[in-house]
Amino acid sequence: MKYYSISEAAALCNIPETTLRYYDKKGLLPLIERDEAGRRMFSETQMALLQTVICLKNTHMPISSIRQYMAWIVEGEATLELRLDMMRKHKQKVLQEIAMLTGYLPAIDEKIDRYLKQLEEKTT
Amino acid sequence: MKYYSISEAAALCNIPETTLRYYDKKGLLPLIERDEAGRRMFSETQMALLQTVICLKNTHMPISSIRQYMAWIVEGEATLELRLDMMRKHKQKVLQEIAMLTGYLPAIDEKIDRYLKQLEEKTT
DNA sequence: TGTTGACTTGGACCATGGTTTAACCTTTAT
DNA sequence: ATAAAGGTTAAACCATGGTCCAAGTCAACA
Repeated sequence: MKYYSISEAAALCNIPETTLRYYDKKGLLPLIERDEAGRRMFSETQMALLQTVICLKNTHMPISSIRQYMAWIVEGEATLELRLDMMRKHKQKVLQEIAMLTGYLPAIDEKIDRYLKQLEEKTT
Repeated sequence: MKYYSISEAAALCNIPETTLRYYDKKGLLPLIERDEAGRRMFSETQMALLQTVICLKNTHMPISSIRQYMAWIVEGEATLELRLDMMRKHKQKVLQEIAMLTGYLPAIDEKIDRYLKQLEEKTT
């Protein structure tokens, strides 16, 4: 089984090493293995979990919730419903955020169009 | 011309008064008028500008950039191109954000589906 | 007249999400 | 043996976006 060092993991995920250590400290990377020298070893499984962390972080889930989610994963089957519920709620949040951003696009376009017109008038 | 007090403005925009004062302090509400007692008076024009501030803030433009944009508005015609450029870039940012969030939806759906299946298996 | 309610201020405080620092520990290559 | 490369830690520091507090002003009403 291949293991990645923290620098390899960081490079693969395109994220600073310091951030990975910070996530570990915050409990976002449970069950992370260490070698004899105490260095973090990222297994393929860990890399997959890390991808999940990054997905949740990029979709603006707070660190504290990501920690809770990862803790539930470690707990196993008993927390399936909790995780399902959390993901469903999170999906709704993401959809709402997309809707909000999309909803503002016309207002932004309006300003762009107005400035274009005004610039045109200025030069004519 | 109708003027709104800070509490009315706050209520209309559904935003705390403290945040409005904070925005003013940060230079996001230029040209705001005051009555004899020093109280802020929001004209219809100010309310429209405030809507713009809220639009930009909700679409994640940093306070410092919003301040720059508002300062350009005050400067007038000479800054039309700068404002146009800023809005175009901002629109691209918003589109990218929408794309990123949308791009993560399948990963979230996958988790939801997986949990649903696992729960089904558990009860069968 | 006094007190109530809405407003003002500067500055302290807070939460979030990292980033930096300083001192230290292992391998490995020279 | 020693230095460079890559890793460790706790704790301090930072930026962002507010939020809260104490002390004061002002207008109106009992």
